[in-house]
Amino acid sequence: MSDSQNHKALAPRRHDEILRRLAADGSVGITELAAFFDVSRETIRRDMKFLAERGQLDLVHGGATLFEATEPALTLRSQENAGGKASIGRAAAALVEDGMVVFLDSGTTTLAVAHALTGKQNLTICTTSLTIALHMCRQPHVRVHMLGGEIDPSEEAAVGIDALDAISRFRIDVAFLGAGALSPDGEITDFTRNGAEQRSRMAATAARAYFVLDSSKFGRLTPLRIQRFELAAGIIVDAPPPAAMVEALERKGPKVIVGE
Amino acid sequence: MSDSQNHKALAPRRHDEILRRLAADGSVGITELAAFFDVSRETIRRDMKFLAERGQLDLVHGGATLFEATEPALTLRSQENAGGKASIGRAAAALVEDGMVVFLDSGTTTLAVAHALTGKQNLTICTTSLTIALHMCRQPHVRVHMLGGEIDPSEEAAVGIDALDAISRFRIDVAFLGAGALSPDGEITDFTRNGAEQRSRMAATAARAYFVLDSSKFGRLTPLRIQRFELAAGIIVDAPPPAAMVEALERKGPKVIVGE
DNA sequence: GCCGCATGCCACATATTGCAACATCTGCTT
DNA sequence: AAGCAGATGTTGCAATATGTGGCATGCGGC
Repeated sequence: MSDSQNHKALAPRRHDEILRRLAADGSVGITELAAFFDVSRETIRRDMKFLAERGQLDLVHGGATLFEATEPALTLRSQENAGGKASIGRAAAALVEDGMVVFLDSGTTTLAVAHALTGKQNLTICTTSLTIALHMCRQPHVRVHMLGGEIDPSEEAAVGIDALDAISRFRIDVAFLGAGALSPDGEITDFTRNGAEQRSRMAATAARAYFVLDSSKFGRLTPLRIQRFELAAGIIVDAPPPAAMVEALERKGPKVIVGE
Repeated sequence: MSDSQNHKALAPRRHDEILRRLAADGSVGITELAAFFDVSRETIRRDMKFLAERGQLDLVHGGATLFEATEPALTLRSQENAGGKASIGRAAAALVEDGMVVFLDSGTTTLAVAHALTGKQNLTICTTSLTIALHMCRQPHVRVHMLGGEIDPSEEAAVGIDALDAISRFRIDVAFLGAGALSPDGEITDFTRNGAEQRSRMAATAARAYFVLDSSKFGRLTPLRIQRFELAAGIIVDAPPPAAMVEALERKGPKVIVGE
């Protein structure tokens, strides 16, 4: 406020401060900012409109919030594209026979696989996901092994060195793994170092490994390549990916299985 | 958590906070939220109605609960003697300071302890219980380690050799352990071999260990004595056990703490 | 002087909120 | 089982806050 009458570029100053407050608090109010800058509310509204058009914030009644502020909670994510996930689940379940040892990765798509496994007899389930463990241990004729470790709150699953360590003790018949994306050149990639490492090991360890990917993940780019993903038996999807991706992937090894 | 005071929160901010609390606690109360945001209860009701129409929560009398696409986890309110367990939880939480490493055994009474720990800062929670891990990993400022192993469906918790093995890797400040019974002659006993062994190790390993026992377990007889239970710092109960039991127990070492 | 632009002011439309009155529900006592 | 007290849900309405568009003003640059 000491810099009052510098008439040059007042608007950018306000824009900066608005974005700064937004980053700090998650939301800002119009009246509050108008008082702070000692300008009319219309002016702040025009500032916000300008910033909103550039995608830097979301307008809401009374102010603005961070653009794409919060990742939806896990319970909500599982409801997105529920139909597609269910079809992936059914296709995955068809690959499982009574008595097998099955690894289920964390993620909402693998949770759909878990649901689709209802009715199989005598399975042994191995998982890092708290939600999957809880669900499967309530099923009859299923033995569940929870791989321990530090819990990642955003996944509600075990990650880290303990989980990596535990994986190597098991002999897995079939593994269903999540992933961050199927890249345009037919590689399977992930968001985090730990996740990529864990999935890499499973792909190499399990007798057969499948990545489950819903169609929202086609062509996206995430930072980490999952090493040795080409050892996987296939990927299971809810809709056919672009032909170029299919060709690039299958040339490396994994087959594409389209649910339903 | 730091926000809320100076200005009334924008509607989306309230929505976020409502969903956040819902994910963390499983349910939220209207009056409680109205006080937190300093708005009328009608406003909160309108917020909840909006969220309910979008399928993000379930309205119930007095508040809202998680939208249940799947079966409900075993919740506190569905259990008997909820009041007694809550008082045990409060007494246990009073023994926990910010920053501690806390072990929580499986069981509904220890789940009550977990609920009572809400608000502590910087805890590290170590548990074998899927439900407790899921609940605690939704709390801010809490790190959760899940001890892996085979899942016992009736406990919804890890048991067996892997869990036993994992216990020894941790340095625990305070452990809260369940048990099957407090026998008439002041011994703490259990139902299963695995459970007794696990609790025995924890009692010996943790800097301080407490058994949490609601009054329905006084004077019962279960088959397995928990070895070295007398190394525990105490037992936490919701009502005073018969004087003879208290005397017999305290002569061996553990103190009796009555909640509330 | 004239133009462009940011700003403020006004009038009116819309949205949000709180209040009050009344209907229900819940838990507890009798 | 009945009934009561307190808490909670519902609804209509009024007050206030906010959004929108038009227009005037002032300032700096040409």
